[in-house]
Amino acid sequence: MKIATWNINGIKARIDNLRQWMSDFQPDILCLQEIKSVDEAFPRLELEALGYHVETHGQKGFNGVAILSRQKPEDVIRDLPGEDEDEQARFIEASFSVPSGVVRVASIYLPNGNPADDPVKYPYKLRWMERLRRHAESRLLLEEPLVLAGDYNVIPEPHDCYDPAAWATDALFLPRTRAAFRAIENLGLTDAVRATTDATKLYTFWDYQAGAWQKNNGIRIDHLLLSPEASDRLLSTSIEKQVRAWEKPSDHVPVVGYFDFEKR
DNA sequence: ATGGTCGTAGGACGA
Repeated sequence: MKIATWNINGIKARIDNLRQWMSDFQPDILCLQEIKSVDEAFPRLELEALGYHVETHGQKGFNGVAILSRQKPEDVIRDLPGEDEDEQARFIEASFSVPSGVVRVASIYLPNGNPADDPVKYPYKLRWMERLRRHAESRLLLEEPLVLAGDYNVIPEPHDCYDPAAWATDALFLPRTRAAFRAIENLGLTDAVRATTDATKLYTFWDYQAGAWQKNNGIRIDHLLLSPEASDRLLSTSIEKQVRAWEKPSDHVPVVGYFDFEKR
């Protein structure tokens, strides 16, 4: 089973790229971020025509997440618990039947947090990360395969970044950001890409500006975090880097985990 | 080389 995450940076501008990649790659479950669309304007019919169920959590203009799946999802949840006043659409979660039981998958768009000295934005990012940590803690009690997939806006380690010095004061790489990410991992979650390769200079995002793609000035900020039950069934991962060279690309590329959820 | 790129929406802002 192929479970993928992709920040598409606007569904309206990316629908052709999205359909092309889905037709080529045939993901079983695809988590999207930054759909930048209200639910009513999301091109549901075009994606259903490819054979996918569509669950969205959109908002006007910014943010917005979705889960596309071959199978019909169950237990769809549309908000990260812990802050009732939060109106930003950054979280959707669903569960799916598999031969060995169930797999639960979340599509996460973690706040960017810049500028890091902003009195609102960076504290919101840290609060959101603590809410995610608590939610993950509660989900881990279920002892089920769990895949927390998305744009974390976190560069975990210096080698996940082309120039660590250039990112030293950025909200994606500050020590407090990295510590909050480790606190989530330290619950017992596995970074799927790191678990399946020793390669360095693996990136999932290249800025549109300053020829970042051409110079390979990238960062690794899109992650699949796995519960032990999901990690046990992980076979390999793929970063679909070729997609960044297509016409009208997103600044992020898909990240994929391959799993075996057949019975033992 | 002191700028530079996108997307949404239809202006200003987020990344």
